[in-house]
Order: sequence, then C-alpha cells, then structure tokens
Amino acid sequence: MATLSDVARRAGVSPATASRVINGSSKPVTDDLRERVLAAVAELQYVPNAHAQLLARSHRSAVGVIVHDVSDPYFAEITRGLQRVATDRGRLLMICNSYRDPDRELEYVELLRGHQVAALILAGSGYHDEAFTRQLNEKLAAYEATGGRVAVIGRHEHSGDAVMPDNRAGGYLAGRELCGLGHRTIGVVAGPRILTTTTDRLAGLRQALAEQGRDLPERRIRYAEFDRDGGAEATARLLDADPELTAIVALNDSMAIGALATLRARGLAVPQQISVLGFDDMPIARDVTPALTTVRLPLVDMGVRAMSLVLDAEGPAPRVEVLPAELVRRDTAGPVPPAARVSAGAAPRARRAEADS
Amino acid sequence: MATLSDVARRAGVSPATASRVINGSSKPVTDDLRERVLAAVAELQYVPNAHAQLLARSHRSAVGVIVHDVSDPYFAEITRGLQRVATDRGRLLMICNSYRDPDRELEYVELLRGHQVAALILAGSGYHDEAFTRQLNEKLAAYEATGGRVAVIGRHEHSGDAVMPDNRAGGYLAGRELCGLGHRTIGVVAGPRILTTTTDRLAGLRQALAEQGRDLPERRIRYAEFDRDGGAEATARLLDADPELTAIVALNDSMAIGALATLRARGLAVPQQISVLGFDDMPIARDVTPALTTVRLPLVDMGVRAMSLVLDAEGPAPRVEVLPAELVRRDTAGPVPPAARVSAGAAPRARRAEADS
DNA sequence: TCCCGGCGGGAAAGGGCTTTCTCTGCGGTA
DNA sequence: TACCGCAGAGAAAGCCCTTTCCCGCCGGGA
Repeated sequence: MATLSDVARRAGVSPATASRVINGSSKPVTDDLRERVLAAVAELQYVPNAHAQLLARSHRSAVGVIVHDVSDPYFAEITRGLQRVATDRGRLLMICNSYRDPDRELEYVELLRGHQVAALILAGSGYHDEAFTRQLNEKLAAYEATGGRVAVIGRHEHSGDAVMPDNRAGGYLAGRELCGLGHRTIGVVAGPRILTTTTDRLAGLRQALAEQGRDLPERRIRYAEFDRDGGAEATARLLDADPELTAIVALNDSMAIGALATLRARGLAVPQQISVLGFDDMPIARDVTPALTTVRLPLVDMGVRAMSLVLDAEGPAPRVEVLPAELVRRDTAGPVPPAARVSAGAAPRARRAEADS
Repeated sequence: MATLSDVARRAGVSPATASRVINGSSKPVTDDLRERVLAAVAELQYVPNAHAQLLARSHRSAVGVIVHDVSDPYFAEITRGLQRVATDRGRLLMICNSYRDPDRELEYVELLRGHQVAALILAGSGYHDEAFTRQLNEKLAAYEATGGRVAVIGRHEHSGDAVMPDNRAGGYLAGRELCGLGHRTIGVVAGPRILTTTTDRLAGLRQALAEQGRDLPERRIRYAEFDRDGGAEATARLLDADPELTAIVALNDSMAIGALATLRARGLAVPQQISVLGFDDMPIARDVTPALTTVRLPLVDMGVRAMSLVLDAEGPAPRVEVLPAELVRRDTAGPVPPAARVSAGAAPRARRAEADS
C-alpha cells in the first residue's frame, strides 16, 4: 500500500507539500510541484489512509447510527431521512444493526465512540428495563461529556435531544376509528411487551376504548415479534381464543401483513368479516390487497429531524420534537359485519368453523 | 476524551502495560497491576481510539460492501447473508449504498480502500459501460495488488472471484412457464437497459420464446427504474400500447408489485385476465394478493458465498460460483384466458375498454 | 546597495495506540 | 558468593498523516 511519503519521494517533494496538494490546502504550491505530486498519486494509485487522517486531523465528522435493522422498512425509511441530511452536509454515516439486542446496542455505542463519531443517533423503541436503561444512559452521558452529540428517535430513556413519534396518539386514532365503525370486540397483535413502543401504542388504544366505556382485556392482546411472522402467529392465537373478534389492530405494518396472511389462510374476508388496522404506514402498505388502513408516522421526516438536531449547534434546553401520527384510511377497515352487531357469539363462531375447514 | 496514557497515569503504570491489559495480550501482567488498570478504565470510561488502533496494528479486519441500496429487499437479503458470515468470523462490515450511481461506486471503492478494509464485496448488477467498467477494474486491480481481496455478486466486469445468480436461466424459466401456459403475447417490464441484470434476464426469456418459435419484439418491452413505481409506470405504458397482452414478466419483484398495482387500478383480474411473473422472490412476494409467481434467487446464500469466498484463503484460479434460479409457482400466473386463445385482438381490446372506464 | 516582507517549501512535532527491545530484580545453580 | 536466566515492567520506535513553525530566497522600496 503506497503511503504519502512514497508519493512525496516519487514526486521529489516533501510529505508536507504532497499533503498540501492532495488535500487542497490553502497554502499555495507552485504548479510545477503540484503536477508532479498529482502524477505520482495517479501512478501509485495512492489513497490516503483514512485512519491516519482521522488521527492527525482533530475534527470528527462521521455520525453513528444504531437501529434495529436497516432492512426493516420502518428503519429503512428513517435511515433514508438521516442519510439525506447527512449527505447534504458531507457527513459519513456509520450504520449499525442492533437486532434489538440490548447488549449489542451497548457494544455499538462503545464501538462508535471508539471510531470517534461526531454524533450518535439511536433509533427504535426503548426498553422497559431499568438496568439496561441506566447503563445506556451512563454510556451516552460519558460520550456527551467528551463533546459528542446524541439524539434518540422514539426512545424515552435519554434525557437529551429526541424526536418522538406520537405513538400514544396513534394508538388512540386507531382505537377511535374502530369504535367509530362500531367494533366492540377488538384484538391486538402487539410487539414485544418490553418495548416502550408497544406499550405506548397500547396505551393510546386503551384510552380510545375507555372513552367509549370499554376496556381492552389482556386476553385480547397477543405479544409476538414485531415482524410479519410474529403478526401471523399472534393473529392465529388470537383467533383461536376469541373467534368472535371483528377487528384486529396490529401494532406495526409488518405484523399487519402477517395478520392478513393468517386471515386469508383461514378464509376470513377483510374487511367484510373482520377489519385490520396497521401502524407506521410503510411503503408496502398500499400494495397489499386489500390496501392496508394504518396509522402513518412521518418516518423519513423523523430521520431528517433527528439528524438536524444532532448537526445543528446545540440549543439551550434538550430539544424534544413530537411528530404527529395520522390515520390513513384504505381498504382493510370497514364497519362491523351485521351478524356481529346483533350477537357477539353465534354468528362469528359459525364463520370460524367454516373458515377452518 | 480519555486516552491510553490517561489510563496508564491513573493506574500508575506505563502505557505499554495498560495496553497489554486492555487487549488481553499474551504477555503476562501481575494481577495487582491488571486490576488497577481495569479500575482506571472503568473510572475514566475509557474507549480505545479505533483509528489509532487500526493505524498501529498492521492487520486489517473490516470488510467493505457496496450495494445499490440496503433497504431494497434484494440487497437486504444479500446483506443478511454477508452479515451472517462476517459476524461469525468477528468481522465488521462497512456497508455503502451506491444508489446505482457509477461515480459514487468508484468513490466508495476508494473510500473503503482508504479505510483499510481487508476485503471488498460489490453486489448488484454490472453496467454496459466500457469506460466505467475499465475504471472500476483498474481500481479493483490496484486494491488487489496491495493484498486486498475482492468478490463481486452478479457482476461480469470483474475477472476475479464472483458469485453469479443465473439470471439467464431464470429468464428462461419464466419464458418457458408462460409458454407452457399458452401465452403468446407477453410484455416485459424491464429494469434499466444499461444493467447487465436486465439484459441477462431478457436474453433467457428470449431464448425460451425462441424455442417455441416466437420472438420478443422491442415494442413489448418497457424499460424503467428497477422499483415499484418503475414497474407500475412501465406496465401502464405497455398496456396502452398493447392491450391484447395476456402476460407480463417483470424483471424483478418490486416491479411486479408495481405491475400488480397498475393492473388492479385498471380492473384487470390476475391471473384470470392477465398473468404476472416476478423475479427474485423477495420476502414480500408471498404476501401480496394474489401471491406472486416468481423466479427465486437464493439471495441470502449469495451473500454467504460471497463473504466466504473473500474471507477464505485464496484458491488457485478465480473462483466463480453460479447459483441456480428456480421457479416458484404461486397465484399470479395462470393459463391464457379463453378469449385470447381464440382471437388475439378483439376480446382483449374490449376488456381494456371496460377496465379503463 | 541593503534591508525587509512575504512567499513557497521543508523539518518536525504530534495524534493515540501497539509492540519490540531493553532493563531491572529476583530466584536458582555451581 | 558469584553468575545466569527469566519474568515482568517500561522506554521508545514506529504506523501514516496533518499542521505548525521555521528557513531560504526573491523582489521591492529606501
């Protein structure tokens, strides 16, 4: 691997001059030397050692991002927003997938700190886990103490800058919509209960139902992985336990798609026999059939805001931006089927029997 | 930011000793000193500067990956495979999105070289572009000359190790399936014509049709972006020009989903009135309605193979692994509708008229 | 003619870490 | 008791850059 002094030697100049030419330093260099250096660079296919540069320059430029999984559309969209701003400002992004493993998350904070990132963005749900939260906060505090900037997306645990989707309001929107359509027996396909995202969305849902004088019993909630297969499985369990369900709220769109798959397999017509509501409005939501009614979160915008927060000069107080959720009506949510409206027992049961055959 | 010498000073030892403790060097250190160092590390929240480490150690460990876009399911799956192997071997991955911009691709090769990656993996389609191909090859050659390992996935341009999905055979499979179902007027929704993936798949398709004594005229091909919206748009153009189409082959699943959307909007029933075939078999393919008939590529496995190629000791000749494509029959491809079988003109035209109303 | 200012270039000092080499001090053998 | 060998710790030499500081030289003004 050619080094700067190789280039300098070949060009017959000092490393200092070579460096100045290569980096377009403000210090003037005669055209003659400049050309010789450039020629040497080309001949040797010289590429500066990024680590040596980072070490020599003091200013840090890259930004670290920790997400659950970039290939999950939820995070893919957020990342798109992060990227957009980062690219505009000439920042490099280092993206790490924690796969929702708290330990890995902690490790990545260290790793990114070690890589001297100028800022750190954690996206995804927080955990109901005191010990972990404390550890993470300590690490983040230590990082901030050395001048690092931190922002979180959708996580309560950090006391600093944050972009918060209004999960609770979103849950409320879902609940109100379903109540408005006359649904009374609503099942929930939820993500892991340790995630604050799950509990926040549930809380909003509960509130909407409470306003109608109803509650959401635990037996109508099934917790599973926050993905397609988790949704399919949870829906199956829900249906087995409670055949008279007229609506299912999935706490994210991936789960909703799984729910749709299970419903289709069981021959239940959506929305004629049973309604489904998703959450997030990821791009594929409009392309499933029937197109998914869901609660939209401004995912890309969340990324944009978070990156701006972290790159812009620090404001006075910790800045928290709450971004609103919005209901997107498509084709999976409809009025309660007439049979269910009359009796909450007999008719749906018959339906189930026929569906499972 | 605490440095190693801060730790050493606090522990009352030399930096050398501190380094040995922290890295678990083979050189023995007394328990007393070891504990003092560890305590100092904890108190100072010390994290080694990764750049300084990389600079001081000679051996390179990270692997660079250049893909079109990780959030595109095609690449997400490949990346999953890459990750799996990399994680098993304790390698860090640096993933870069080129967004299919050749210049950016070139830049990323430099960037990753500058970051001293031990190996480089380029995934995605090659380009029909002599100049670019030559430039890329030069850069890769220069990198390999300094001991870097390179593997490409699905790209012809590189003469070294490669993992090649059998795009041509896949195209052939698609063509044969449709011929077998009796289709004679087949439209193609293709990706950018500058991509070798597009032309390879088309070539296979042509070959299958040729065996039945048919050809695939250019007017039945529409080139667009390799994504959902590209597919939707190309399908619309295809239908406008050729209403008597009984089948559409989309050259990847994203485009197929776009095609389905357009068909739905125009009220054409799939597969009763028109069949659709996808390509890749990305995870969502089974969840659209009707579930997508498609040509499966072993995406995760492609990633696994490529990473293994690059991390395993170099074999003698450049190793090229061709991975087979496989037809997955689901619900979007059916026999030619009776009307079309009789007349290739009148009936479908009527159908179109009704659909557009 | 002399001096000064400024420009273009190089020497050298880091930046934070690893690792070889060297040194000290101890126990053991002759 | 003198010497050897080795274990454990430190000194110092890089790794490859950037950047400050300094030096020599040239032109211009007095």
